[in-house]
Amino acid sequence: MAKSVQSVLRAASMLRLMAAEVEPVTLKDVATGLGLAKATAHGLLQTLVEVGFVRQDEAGRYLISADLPELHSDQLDLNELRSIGLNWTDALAARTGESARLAAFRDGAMVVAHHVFRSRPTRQRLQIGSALPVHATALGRVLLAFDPGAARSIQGRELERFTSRTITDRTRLMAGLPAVREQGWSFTLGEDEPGLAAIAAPVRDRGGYVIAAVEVHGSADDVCERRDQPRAEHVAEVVRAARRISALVGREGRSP
Amino acid sequence: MAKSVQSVLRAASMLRLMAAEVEPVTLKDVATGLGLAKATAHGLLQTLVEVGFVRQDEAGRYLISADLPELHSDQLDLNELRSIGLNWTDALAARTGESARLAAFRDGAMVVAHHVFRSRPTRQRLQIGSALPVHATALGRVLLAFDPGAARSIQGRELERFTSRTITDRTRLMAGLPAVREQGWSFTLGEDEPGLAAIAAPVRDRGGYVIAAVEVHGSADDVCERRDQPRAEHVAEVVRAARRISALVGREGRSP
DNA sequence: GCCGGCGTTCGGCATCGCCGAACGCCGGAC
DNA sequence: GTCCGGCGTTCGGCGATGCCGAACGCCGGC
Repeated sequence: MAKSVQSVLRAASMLRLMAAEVEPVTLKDVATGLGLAKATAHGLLQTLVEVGFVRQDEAGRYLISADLPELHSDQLDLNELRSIGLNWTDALAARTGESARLAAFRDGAMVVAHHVFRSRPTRQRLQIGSALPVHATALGRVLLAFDPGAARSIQGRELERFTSRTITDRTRLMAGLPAVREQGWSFTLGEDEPGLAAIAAPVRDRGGYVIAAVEVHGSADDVCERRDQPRAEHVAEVVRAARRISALVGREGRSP
Repeated sequence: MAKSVQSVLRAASMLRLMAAEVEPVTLKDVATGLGLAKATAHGLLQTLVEVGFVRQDEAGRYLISADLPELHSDQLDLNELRSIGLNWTDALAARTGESARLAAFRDGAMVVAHHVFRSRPTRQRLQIGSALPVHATALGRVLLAFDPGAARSIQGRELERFTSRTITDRTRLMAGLPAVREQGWSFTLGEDEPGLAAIAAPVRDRGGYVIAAVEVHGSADDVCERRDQPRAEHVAEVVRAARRISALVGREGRSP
């Protein structure tokens, strides 16, 4: 296959990110959302402004100039996402011996697209199609770090406490996100269920837009190597599975 | 002003070129329309296919995937074009001592956006808003060379003869267009009016899309230095004016 | 059957995109 | 009122990416 033009992929992903938002987005939202330097995002955004696809409000934030239906219809539905990601999610579960999930942010909630569970006596049930709390899961941390819609979904809302370890203070929750962006994965322990540890990583489109997250989870004894630290080989497997799924996104020819 | 990203400008201009066509366009149309190598146009088009903005039919031609209203509304109307181009068109007339015109292809016809005429006893009248024949003018040659819509407008049509020098054979007309693309200007002599010579050059947007053409015209004695050859300094002035007008396109902030 | 034109691919080169650093502005905190 | 941190913007250096010439394979017309 011929090589794609990276700048155009990125510009399209910026449009997609902005199309997913009702409110104007900041330069920072776009840069962090696509994993780009501010200057890079700025250059691309200014070009999109110049060609009329995007405009900038008087506060310096960006919003899409016109409704581009193609950007909305282009969004993978959960079944497409599941079919793209199920092999690697299954493989991830097999290689780590833990349960695995693939989830995306849709219509104001994080929803499970695929779930592989292992024959372990932890409290498990098939969750495909279910919504999960973004503030109390590793998957949710990833989406909060990269998806401005996810971040907005918890604004002005009381964060529900599931365990004694659930972070319900928004400032404290947000304070951990730069580290997630930096290292490219997130880790939670006992926040949605006592004794449950999880590691998640972002799934991106060709332009860098985070369209989903994939994770493994299991009991703390299995997922952690030292207290409060995830096993390095599990982290590597999650990041690898996320990259593999990302590589498949946008590869199949889109149906007309 | 910050630098723009050339690839994104080009991609947007490709969309704009395709939005102006009802029929699918060929790779060649896009490449010649934007003045790019085939391989370059191919890479950008494949990326646009990948992000879903363009699709390719089974014959290998390209068409826009979805109606993007922004691309249509973005087209400069003739008044905007006139206000952008009038200073340089006036200056062109002054520097060459000839009449000058700025024209664009709109709704199936080439229309004059601005006209500066000199106090010469040739048959002149203000033509702003008038349609001109694309096959018999230097302006028209430019648009035929670069705008697939202009080329399509004369397909299946009898070309009107204005003088004994008017080219009415479409194959012969088209045969001269590669030279126009190569040298970046066109020249006609006595095709729309006896004894009238004209030199025209393309006005492009930042992505390379030809949105208009600018020309000087006058009697053959004044515009030609040798029989059937335009004066080199007039050619240079026209090309320069076209570049200057091009540089202004897309510079002013677009109104929301 | 042949040939020309088109879409596609490849690889080398240098231009352009990328991004770190710095700047200026602005709003919030004190 | 002042100070400071965060944001959008700009600049310039570097190397990665985009660009394009050349070549290829396919297909349709003669």
